[in-house]
Amino acid sequence: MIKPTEAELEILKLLWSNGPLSVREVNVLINKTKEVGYTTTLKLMQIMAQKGLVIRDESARSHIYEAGVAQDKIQTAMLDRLMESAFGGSASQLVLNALGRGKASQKELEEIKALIKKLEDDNQ
Amino acid sequence: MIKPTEAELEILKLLWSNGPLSVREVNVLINKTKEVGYTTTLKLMQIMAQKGLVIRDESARSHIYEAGVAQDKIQTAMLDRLMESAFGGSASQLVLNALGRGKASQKELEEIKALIKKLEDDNQ
DNA sequence: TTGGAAGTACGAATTAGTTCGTATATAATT
DNA sequence: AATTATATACGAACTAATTCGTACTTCCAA
Repeated sequence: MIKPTEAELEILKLLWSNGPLSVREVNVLINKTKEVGYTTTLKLMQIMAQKGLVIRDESARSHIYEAGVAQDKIQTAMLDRLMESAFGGSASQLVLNALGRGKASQKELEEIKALIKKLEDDNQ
Repeated sequence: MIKPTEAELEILKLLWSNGPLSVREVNVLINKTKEVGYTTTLKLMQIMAQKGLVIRDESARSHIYEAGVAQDKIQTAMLDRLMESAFGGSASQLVLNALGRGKASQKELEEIKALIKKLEDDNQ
């Protein structure tokens, strides 16, 4: 699984939540948080297309890009990497750390409990 | 919180699990998995000392380094970063993803359930 | 007391990622 | 038709991280 760089991930997130976009559109969105030149965004997206991180539709003059990788695949890959590099491969260590500081609401805790129950049932 | 680079994290892990070490010792350990020159390791550890990632004891000719940051602090910081950059800041999304592929044993699931229960009780 | 082994210091090459300027093509406007 | 706006392509500068060579120092053994 390919690892997107920070800048690439930024663009993927925009494509995941907004659907296919032109370079111009992506650049405008990015510039809401930080100033980046148009050609910078263009170059990044060209590189991403080459890597297969995005898919490019060249039929119109203004090319349209969509995400070429599923969000949860990338999330899983990045999580795996972190789990390996910082948590010695232990999912529970990671989860305990993630939960261990009140960042999850009751509703979210319920979701997690439900998943655990499901995992346990499947294991029977 | 300072973010260690990949190479720096590698060294920190060795110091966390083996205690204070000389550059030579760290380099030997690293070379069990990949070939790296001695001065490369030295340079990295010098940089880390400057950043405060490790603490250097210069009293002997061969300097001794120990971790300057706690393992769980770094884990938390890296997890936060990933949560922000890839999971839109949602701890539960991250946890669901981490658990959602049988990498946690029943015993680990029990630990997680116990933590959730504790969190819920604290919230009362 | 000298030569080699083992250490630190540090400049600089290399690599990966990011950023942008410039050239060029195409479309739209006057 | 000429000018202006808006695209893409791409080389190259810049930055951060990694890697190593070389110079120099200190210690110890012959």
